[in-house]
Amino acid sequence: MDKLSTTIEDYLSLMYVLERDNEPVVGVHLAELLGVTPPTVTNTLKRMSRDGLIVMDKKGTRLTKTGRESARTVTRRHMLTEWMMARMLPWSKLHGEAHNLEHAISAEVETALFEELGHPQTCPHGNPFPGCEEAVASWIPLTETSPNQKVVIKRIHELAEQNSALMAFLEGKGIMLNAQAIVLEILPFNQTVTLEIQGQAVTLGFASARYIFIERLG
Amino acid sequence: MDKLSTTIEDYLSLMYVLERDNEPVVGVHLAELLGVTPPTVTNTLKRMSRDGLIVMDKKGTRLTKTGRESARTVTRRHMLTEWMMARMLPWSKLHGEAHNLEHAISAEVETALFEELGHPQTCPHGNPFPGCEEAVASWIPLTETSPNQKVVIKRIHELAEQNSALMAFLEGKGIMLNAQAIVLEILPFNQTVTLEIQGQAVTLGFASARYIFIERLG
DNA sequence: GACCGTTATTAGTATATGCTAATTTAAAAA
DNA sequence: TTTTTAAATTAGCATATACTAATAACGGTC
Repeated sequence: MDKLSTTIEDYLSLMYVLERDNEPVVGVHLAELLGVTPPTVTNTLKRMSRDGLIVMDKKGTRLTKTGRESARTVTRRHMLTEWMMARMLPWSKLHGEAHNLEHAISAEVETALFEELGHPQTCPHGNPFPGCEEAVASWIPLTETSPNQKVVIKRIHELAEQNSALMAFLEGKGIMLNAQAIVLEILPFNQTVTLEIQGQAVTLGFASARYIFIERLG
Repeated sequence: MDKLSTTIEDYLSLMYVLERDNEPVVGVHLAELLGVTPPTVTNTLKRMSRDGLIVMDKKGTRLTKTGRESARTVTRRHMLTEWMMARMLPWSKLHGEAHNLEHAISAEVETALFEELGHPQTCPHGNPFPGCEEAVASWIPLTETSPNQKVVIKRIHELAEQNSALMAFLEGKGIMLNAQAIVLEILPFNQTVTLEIQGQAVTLGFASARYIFIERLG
């Protein structure tokens, strides 16, 4: 099979994350996340269907075996590229840069990186490499903790990673992997969670907090 | 100005090398080197002309100031990417991989790499970074040496780099940067140069030898 | 069952990139 | 100068990707 285009690879890796999390694949949703219009999505999904990467029927839109295989490859390359850049760029910028580079990583470079990096199980944001989902299974979203809970930040979900303004904000506040924090209050009616981190109070909307996973401490 | 496509960047960096070496820009020649047909080249050059990257007139086809600026950037990113990969890949494969990755390197990564690598003046094949041409000016092509001359390999020209079969051959024979060799014979009528390198005789055609630059020893 | 809001799809258009076949232009040789 | 060869271009076509505007389908609610 021919090399997939960056467009197709973007669709694949997004659908891979959605499926992994048991989220339905909704066209409008894809359109938003990919920054294109819905008709473009229809169009592209048709081509992907034609090419055997996905199936579209009454049960919804899903990756085929082939499609999932390609999606896992792109995802791996994305994560390896993030690690490759981790030495030289600020954490909040890794995703964006890797997003451009991932499509140009060959099988050979992928293998070399995987070795050089010592077989990582997660990306620099704590998201699991395909096949390593158990490694992150015990971490829970910030929205599901309780006040006074001491926590350690373990993971920023892929869907939040894409939001570079949010990532820069989190980095600025010290909300990065393995940082410790205390949950001060959770206000469901207000859709906010407030943390104390680095001696400072930070309030996050549920929309963001849902994508921040933690481990309980003590 | 919008981000240039990888296609355009490929044309630019090739034209940059040709101009640097005072080679005329000939469409058919571009077509061969880029692996496309001549009509495609005509077509693409027209768009580049429209977009102010090149000028085409009786005096030939040349880069504009803008075009040259972009070309230098692509070239720098290519070379930095080669160095980035140099730790993990065989020397003869650096060019090919970097050729894919170079288009996805941002200004920020470019700067970070340049710092991290300690401001290199040449790529891993000895070709000069844009602006560092003097650093390689004294090296001469293998075709212009004489028998019994002791030499040090200093540079494999960009146009040879693209030939991956040749690069693998050179690497296999030990014809790599800073390797020492002795010129055994030069047969212009036969268009060959024979070297002794690593105790072994290797015969190169002029077509290849022209692109291998050396420094005289002793 | 009719209506509303969301989602999906069609229709029509545009651009970049590439191809083949045919033609034109220009350069070199006779 | 005419002929021959090489290089460039035109014409016509195809595909992937994207857009806007308009329409259809679907999922619930009243």
